[in-house]
Amino acid sequence: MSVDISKQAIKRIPVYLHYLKEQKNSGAKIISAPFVAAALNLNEVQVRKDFAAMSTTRGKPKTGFILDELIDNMEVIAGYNNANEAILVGAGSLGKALLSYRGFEEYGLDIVAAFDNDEKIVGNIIGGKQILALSEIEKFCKENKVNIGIITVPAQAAQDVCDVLVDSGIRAVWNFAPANLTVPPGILVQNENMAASLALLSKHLREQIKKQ
Amino acid sequence: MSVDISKQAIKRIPVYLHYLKEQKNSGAKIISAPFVAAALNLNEVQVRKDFAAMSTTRGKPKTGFILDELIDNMEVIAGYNNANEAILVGAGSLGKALLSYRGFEEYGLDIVAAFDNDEKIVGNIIGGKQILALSEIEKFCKENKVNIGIITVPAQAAQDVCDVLVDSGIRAVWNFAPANLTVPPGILVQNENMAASLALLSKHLREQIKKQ
DNA sequence: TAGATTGTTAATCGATTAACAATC
DNA sequence: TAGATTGTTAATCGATTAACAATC
Repeated sequence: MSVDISKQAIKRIPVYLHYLKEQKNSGAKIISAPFVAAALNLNEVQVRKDFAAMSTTRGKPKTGFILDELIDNMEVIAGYNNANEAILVGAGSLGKALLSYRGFEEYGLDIVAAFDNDEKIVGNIIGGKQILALSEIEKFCKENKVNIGIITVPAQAAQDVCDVLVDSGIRAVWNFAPANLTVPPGILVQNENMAASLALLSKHLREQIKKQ
Repeated sequence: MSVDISKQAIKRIPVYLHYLKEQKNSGAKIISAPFVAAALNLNEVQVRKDFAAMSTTRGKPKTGFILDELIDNMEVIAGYNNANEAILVGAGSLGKALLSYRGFEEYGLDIVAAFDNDEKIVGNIIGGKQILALSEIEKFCKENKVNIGIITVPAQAAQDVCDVLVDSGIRAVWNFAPANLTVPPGILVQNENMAASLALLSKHLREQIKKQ
């Protein structure tokens, strides 16, 4: 963990963790990089480098890494154990969907409230979370030491919402809008642009169909 | 469009399109790369290169690109106009959320049915889409010429589902499970790994908090 | 010891950014 | 013409992959 870990390597952690836990349940105690690489269809050197960067202890030549230790180390890096509190802004179609999704807790994300500017839905409860007015964001964040803001508003409103979040003391933004957000240094914007994924899928399909 | 367009450039298309359409609505007819770059906070050369690669006609020095043409070209590449039919496998928490989400149509994705192995929910209708049994996937796909499969099952089941989809004639897989899928050549796997995004967010937060 | 696995340095690759000539 | 913008070639950067020595 002393070495710098690349962004791409961190993104692979959930995949590693899932497999390593599976192996642990099967009774394994030790695991080697080439073994994992073969199982996950990844390059051997990549896995070796990732493990070397993520593990607090060195691997043992000829045997590998201690499974429990590796899992612990990765969970710390990926924040699976410490719950991060988040708010969600924009309780439209996508926002509602994410509020109802029960899977984020497993990865250490806890959505504590949602906000929307539509008075008709303010006061409602979706997925057990209350919808509050946009005007209450700053007060809520400061009182509840919220660090993460999830943006699920339309693209044209995304930057304004982002600015409010930053003013409210948010340190990381998870942006689901197809918009390029500008933030001060020190604030992270993580884009989850499903439209971008669809664009790639679509381009691939068009090329595949053209080939025939 | 003659030039090869990089994956990253294609991912930027939704962001470009949103902004270009906004400009069109404001009455603009012509747009230059440096102008867009400034507005979206992107590198000028990057935008210039993207536009050059995506536009069927060349830009005019000193003026720029014809807005309508640029929008059309990008929509074709990103497949906004031709509806791609998709099925979703795994109607659990995340699957239900995506089925209820009304936003994909805008980007040319049409989820026509969902599949699950839980007999208790087979036959239900979520978001207007019927839930069918897993055993019917192949028949359904072949009869309805479905090209895209969306995987929202738990990670340990993802590869099996993927294999079924490939056998059913699917050409592109949108994978929401934190699993590394293996597919034959010619099939695209697009990972939408939200756990990966959360890992990055979490790492950033830990570093920010440590700094103080 | 022999051989598998680790760790590290070098080469490669894709994408971004810089520099600059061509054009309207 | 002068100047802004395009298109293209070269330099840089981050990440992946290859090569190889060190170690148990």
